[in-house]
Amino acid sequence: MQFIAIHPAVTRLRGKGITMANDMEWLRECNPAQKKAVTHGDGPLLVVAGAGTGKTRTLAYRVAYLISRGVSPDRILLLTFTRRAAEEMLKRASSATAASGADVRKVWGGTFHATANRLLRMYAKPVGLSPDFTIMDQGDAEDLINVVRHEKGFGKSDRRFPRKRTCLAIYSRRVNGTEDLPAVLKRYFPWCEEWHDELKDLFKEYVDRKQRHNVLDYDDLLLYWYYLVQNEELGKSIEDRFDHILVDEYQDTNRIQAGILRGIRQKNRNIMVVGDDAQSIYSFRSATVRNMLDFPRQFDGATIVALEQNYRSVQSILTTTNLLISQAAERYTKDLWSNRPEGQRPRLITCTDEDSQNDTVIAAVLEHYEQGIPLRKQAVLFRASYHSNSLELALARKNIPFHKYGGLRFLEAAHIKDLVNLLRILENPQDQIAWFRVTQLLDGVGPATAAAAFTHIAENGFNPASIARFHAPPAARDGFRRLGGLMEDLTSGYNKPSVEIETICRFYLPLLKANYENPDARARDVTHLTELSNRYKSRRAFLTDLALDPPRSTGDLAGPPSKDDDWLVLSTIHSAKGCEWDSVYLICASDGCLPSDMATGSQEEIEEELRLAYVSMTRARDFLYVLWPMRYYHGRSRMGDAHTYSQLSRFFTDDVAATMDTTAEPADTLDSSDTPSGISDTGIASRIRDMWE
DNA sequence: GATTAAGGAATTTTT
DNA sequence: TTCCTTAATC
Repeated sequence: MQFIAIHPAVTRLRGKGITMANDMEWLRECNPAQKKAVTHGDGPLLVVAGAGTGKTRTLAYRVAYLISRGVSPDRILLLTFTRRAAEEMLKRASSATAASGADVRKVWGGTFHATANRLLRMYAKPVGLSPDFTIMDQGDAEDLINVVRHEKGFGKSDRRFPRKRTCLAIYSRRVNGTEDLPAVLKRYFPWCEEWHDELKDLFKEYVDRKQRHNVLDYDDLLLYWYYLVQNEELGKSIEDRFDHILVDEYQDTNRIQAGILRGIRQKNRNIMVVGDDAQSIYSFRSATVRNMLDFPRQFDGATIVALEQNYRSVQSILTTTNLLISQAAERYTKDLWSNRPEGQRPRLITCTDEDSQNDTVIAAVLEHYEQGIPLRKQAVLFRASYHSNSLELALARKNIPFHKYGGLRFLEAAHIKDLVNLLRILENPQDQIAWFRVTQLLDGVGPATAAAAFTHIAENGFNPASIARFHAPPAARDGFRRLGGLMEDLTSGYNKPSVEIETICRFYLPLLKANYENPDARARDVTHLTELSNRYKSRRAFLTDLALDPPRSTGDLAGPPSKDDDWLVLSTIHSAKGCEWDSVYLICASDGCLPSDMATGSQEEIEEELRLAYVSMTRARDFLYVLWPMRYYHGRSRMGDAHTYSQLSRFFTDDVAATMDTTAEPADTLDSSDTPSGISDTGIASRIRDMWE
C-alpha cells in the first residue's frame, strides 16, 4: 500500500525518456500507430482516425500516459462531443492508471459548451457576466426570438416571415461561421434574403435582451469563451491552466471552437486533435472539416498519425462501406482494413412498404436475439427522428422494449419545460422567457397579460414573490394568487432541488391535468424529473446539466421496459456517432429520406448525406441490414391509401449493391406479389429520369 | 382589447 | 405532433 502511495513521485523523478515497463502494460494493447499517438512527446499532434480504429482507446491511453509521466490530472483538458464520451475515456484512463493513485476524475473533461460554462462562471466578472447566469436551450432561445419578433411586429405583412426555428438557425450560422449576414442568407437561406433588414434588427434586439436578462444561449457559451481568450491577459490565464489539451471529433468543430483552441495554445503547443473527415456530419451547426485540414498549418510542425486498422467490423462490412464512401469527391482518409473474419455480407432488403420494413426488422432482431445477441447490442438507425414512428408502434404492439435516442427529447416536452421554467425563475428571476411560459399556464392569461406581469416583476426588483401583488384581469386573478403563494413558499428558505420540485408539483399537477391531454403519461415524466433532481445538491447544477447534458433517451412508449434491463436501441444517425453495435439496421434508405429531401440542394449537402450513410453503416460489428420501403403511406388512412412510391437511395449504386446480399421481401399485396424475388431495383426509373438531367 | 379554440400547414440532424 | 394564422368569444 505504502509503495503505491509514493509511486507517482517516483515515476516523476525518473524523468523523460525512461519507460516504466510495469506501469504501461496496457500500451501493449496498442498497434504501432496508436502507440505513436499515445506516447507522442510535446507539440501539436493530429490523429486521423477512421471509424472503429480505436480512437477512444487512443485518447484514453494518451490521458493515462500523460498522467503516468507526471502531468497533473487537473491540468489536462479533454474536449469531447458528448459528456458520455468523456466519461467513457476517463473510465478507461482511470483503470490504466489505477496503480499510480492519480485521480483521473480531476481531468477537465466534457463538451466545449460544458467547459465554457465552467470557465465563464469563474471568469464571469471580467467578461461582464453575472456568475449566476442561466443557460437557454434551443427551445428557450426560439421562444425569446419569437417574443422579440412579435414585439417588432414582423410577420404582419402578407409575405411570411421566417419561422422562429429558422430565425435562430440563421443567427447561429452567422455567429458560428465566418460569413456575414447577407452571405449567410444568400448561401444557406436564400428564401429569407428579402428579410435581411428585419432579421438584423431582430438579432440586435435578441442579443440585447439576452444580456439584460442574464441568460446565455448555446452559441453564447462559445462566443463568450472565444472573446475571453482574445483578451491577452485572460487568455494567458486560461492557457496556463492546462499543460495538455486533447480534442475528440475534431472534424465536427466550427471556426469559433478552433479559434478558442488557438487562443489558449499560444505559447504552450501541447494539443492533440482526433478526427475523421469521412465522418463529418454537423455542418448544419457550422462545423467544418477545414479545421482538421488546416490544423498542420495553424500549428506548425504538427505530427500527423493515421489510424487505419479497424477493430470493429467484419471485413465484408468494410468492403461495402469503403466502396460507399469512395463516392465522395473530397476525401482524405484511406480505406480501412480489418483482421476480423470475412463475416456475413451486409444485406440490402427491399420492402413493399413501411409495415413490411417493420416486420422484417423485428424478425431479424428477434432472430439475432435468439442466437444470443441481447437487444441492447442491436440498433435501428435512421436519418430523421420521425422515420421510426411506425416502427415504435409496431415494437410497442409486440411488447419489445426499446429506447430512442435523438430527435424530440424529454426536455422538449411542454410539461417538462413548464416545470423547468418554474425552477429557472427561482434561479434567475430576470429570465423573461421563464416568466412568460409560467404565467401563460394560468387560466385567462395570454401574451398581453404575461407581458404586463413581467413588467410588474421588473418594477419590484425581480422579486418572485411580488407576483402575488400583480393586478391581474379578473379572469386570471385566482391563478396569480396561487402562483404568488407558490413563490412565497419557494423563496422563504433554502431547499434541495428535489424538495423544490415537490412543492412545485403541488401547484403544477392540477394545471397539467387541466391543460394537457394524456396527463397520466405526462405526470410520469414529472416523477422522472423529480428522481433526476435527487442527484443534485444545487439548483444551479441541476439546471445547467439539464441544458448542457439533457437526458437523451425516451423509453416511454414501450411501457415499463426495464424488466430485464435489456432494450433495443433506436437512434438517429447523428446520435449514433461514436457508438457501435453487434447488429445494425439502417431503415428508410430511400432517396428523399437518405439523402433527405431537405438536403439535396448542393453537392456539399449531398456529400454530407453520404457521410451520414457511411457513419450509420460503420457502426456495425457483425451484421448490417439496409432496408428501404418501396411505398410510404401518409395521411391518416382516412383518405383510403394515400401513398407515394420511392426509390432506393442513390448512394447504393450497382457497385455498392454488388457487395451486398440483395433481397426483396415477399410482397403481401396482390399488385406486387408477382415480383420475382431477388430483383430489386433495375434502375429503369432512374434511367427515365436521367433523360431530363 | 385580449384570450382561446379551431383549422390548416409543415415537418432534419443537436450542444 | 407542433406551429401559426384566423375567427369566435369573453
